[in-house]
Amino acid sequence: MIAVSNKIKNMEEFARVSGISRPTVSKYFNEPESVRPSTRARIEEALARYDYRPNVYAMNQNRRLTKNVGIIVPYLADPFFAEIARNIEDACIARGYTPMLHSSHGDPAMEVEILESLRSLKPAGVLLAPIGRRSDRKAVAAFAKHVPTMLFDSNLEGIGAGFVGSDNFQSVPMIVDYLCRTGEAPCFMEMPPVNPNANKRRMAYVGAMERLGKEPQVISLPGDGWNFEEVGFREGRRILGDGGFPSSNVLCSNDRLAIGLLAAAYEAGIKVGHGAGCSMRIAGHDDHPFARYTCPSLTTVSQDYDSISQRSVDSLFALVEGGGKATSRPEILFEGRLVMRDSA
Amino acid sequence: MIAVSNKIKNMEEFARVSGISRPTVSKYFNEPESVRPSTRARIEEALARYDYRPNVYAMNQNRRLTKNVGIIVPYLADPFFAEIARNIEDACIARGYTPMLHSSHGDPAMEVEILESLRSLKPAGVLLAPIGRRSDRKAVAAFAKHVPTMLFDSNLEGIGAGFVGSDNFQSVPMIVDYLCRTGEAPCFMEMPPVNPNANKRRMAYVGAMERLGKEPQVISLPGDGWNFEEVGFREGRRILGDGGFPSSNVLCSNDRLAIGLLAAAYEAGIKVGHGAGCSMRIAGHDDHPFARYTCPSLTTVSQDYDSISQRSVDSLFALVEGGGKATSRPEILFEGRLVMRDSA
DNA sequence: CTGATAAATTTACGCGCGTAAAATTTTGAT
DNA sequence: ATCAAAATTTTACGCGCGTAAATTTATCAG
Repeated sequence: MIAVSNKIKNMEEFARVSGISRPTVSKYFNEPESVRPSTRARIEEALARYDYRPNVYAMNQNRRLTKNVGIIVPYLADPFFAEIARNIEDACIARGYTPMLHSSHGDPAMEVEILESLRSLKPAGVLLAPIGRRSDRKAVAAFAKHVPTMLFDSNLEGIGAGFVGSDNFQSVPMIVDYLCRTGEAPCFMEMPPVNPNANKRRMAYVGAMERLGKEPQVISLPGDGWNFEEVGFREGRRILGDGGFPSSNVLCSNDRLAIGLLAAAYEAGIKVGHGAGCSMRIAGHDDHPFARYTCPSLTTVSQDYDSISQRSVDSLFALVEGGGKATSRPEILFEGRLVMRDSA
Repeated sequence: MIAVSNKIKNMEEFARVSGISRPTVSKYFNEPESVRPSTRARIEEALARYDYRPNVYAMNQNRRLTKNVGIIVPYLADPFFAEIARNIEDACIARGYTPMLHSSHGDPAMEVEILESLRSLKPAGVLLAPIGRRSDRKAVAAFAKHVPTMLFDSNLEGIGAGFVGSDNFQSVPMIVDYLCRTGEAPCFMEMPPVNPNANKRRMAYVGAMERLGKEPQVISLPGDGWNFEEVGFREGRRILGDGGFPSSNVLCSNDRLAIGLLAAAYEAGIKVGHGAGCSMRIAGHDDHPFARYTCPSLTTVSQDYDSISQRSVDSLFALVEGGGKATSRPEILFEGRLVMRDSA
């Protein structure tokens, strides 16, 4: 970019120096493909010589819809969501939209606040991973009625234009099968039921066990926060010191819980794994970014990050560019993949 | 909020229903304290009856500076940054500003892109944790000349209005002292030098060892990415299988590296800790959110998250509300605190 | 009650761009 | 070269609000 002393202050001026009329320039910025190639070339040449960017605020003031996309995750300090958010951001940028990332920090009130502040930004659409059970359903539903909203990770039945997530009824039975096949039938340590995935995974576990003719054994942990490691550690320690788990094989409803439990087992001097001398096996769910660096490395089910984020974005833009009116409400589920490591 | 059929569409209309003139209402929204209490009460009463929010875009168009604050971290999938970002967000909101969170994803080009897009948002200020060594210093410096910018976590000398971070020359000697006092003099496993902290910590280690009359032993790891766990694991495994570390006591330049090394040690069947039967000690730096759930739990130095984020925000707003012109460029360093756990 | 001062109102203009409608030019095929 | 269709230009208006200047009103001490 060649520095030029003449600062361009508005589109009028930029149109002048590029020899194109302002309305056409405006059209270019809203949709570069909508102007003749020769015109586009001239504009882009001028763009290279003078560095001009349209005023974001003036631009969006008279637009019914902006090119902004809201992304909301329940808990950004969880690397799982950080990773998904990154994927989604990239996909939005690739489509010429501006992602705006927000975290609810596990707080339903903040979730609503974010939605309200987002509403006044006139976003083209929103990708929302709801907090879940404690979400203000009415507020979210009201928002989604006005703004095209795709849910991901955690479903709120009937709300939004659709849902993209993992198929817990495929992934959980898969790892239950694996665990049963290779050892004692597992018990299930369940995360606090912050969202529907918690319940679905429990149900999937129970169903899978029954199909195998085994007795399901569910251990429900108290709490309503997102500090799963701590819950897993604290409750794991308590149970281990209190007679132990009903099975030597423990399936945790997510990896963060398993990370906590692994720490508790380690502290108790229990050797975890499927090798010789191991007295306990622990498995998780999600393939958390750190799951391969636990001790021992964590056997788990991977969620298909790429597909989930890609598909959420695709669905949203199909909706947005189709005028915002969806006929059905698709629920798209991706299958998990068994990730066999050392812990089970 | 009582629903009202009459939708308020602009400030004109809202001013009418609240019985206050539009300019005064405008003044209220920009600074509620700047209008008479009785007036404020009437406005807020109307605000409760009719739900109206000023149009963000029209609002910011004619403002030289907005109430937006940019927050940029190098790598959001690192819970350390996610936590700091959360603190900073909260502090901004508490002051009536709108935080806009961005992650460079370890990519210098994206760092610049974010800055450029931020520039057109006319933010009141920016809080930047730079990528570090690979940052485009010129671009960042140019940006910081136009927009009040506070650096945190990682310093770029001379750039921005100031820096807030940890005092590596206090924290590292502190843990070196502890390790020496309680066992063999540690060697130092160094993260890829992605930012100045890497170098400072090495220098601090060397200085501390020399003062204690010990021979410093630095192990530098290759790489320029942010996947520290992987580096720590891969290189740790290599070194352990290749004659081992020069000391049974390994100080890692950050926790994520230590997490990788712990995994490598576990895999190699090496018992880590300061207890009986342990043949190796591993310590980290930062007090990463997961450090207490490693196996064994990680002895480390905590960074003072709260103070760092609070002070960054305070400094930025002192600058912003002081007109944007700073005379000096303070470098504020907070002390670390020794967190003794089981790994060393 | 008076006067000084602070606050609110009235009036008026402009910001930078979206966008509609009509006139004009360019394009690409005949 | 001819002509219809597509793209561009001209012209013109409005969005919702910030903000300045002049005027009016409210406030409070004396």
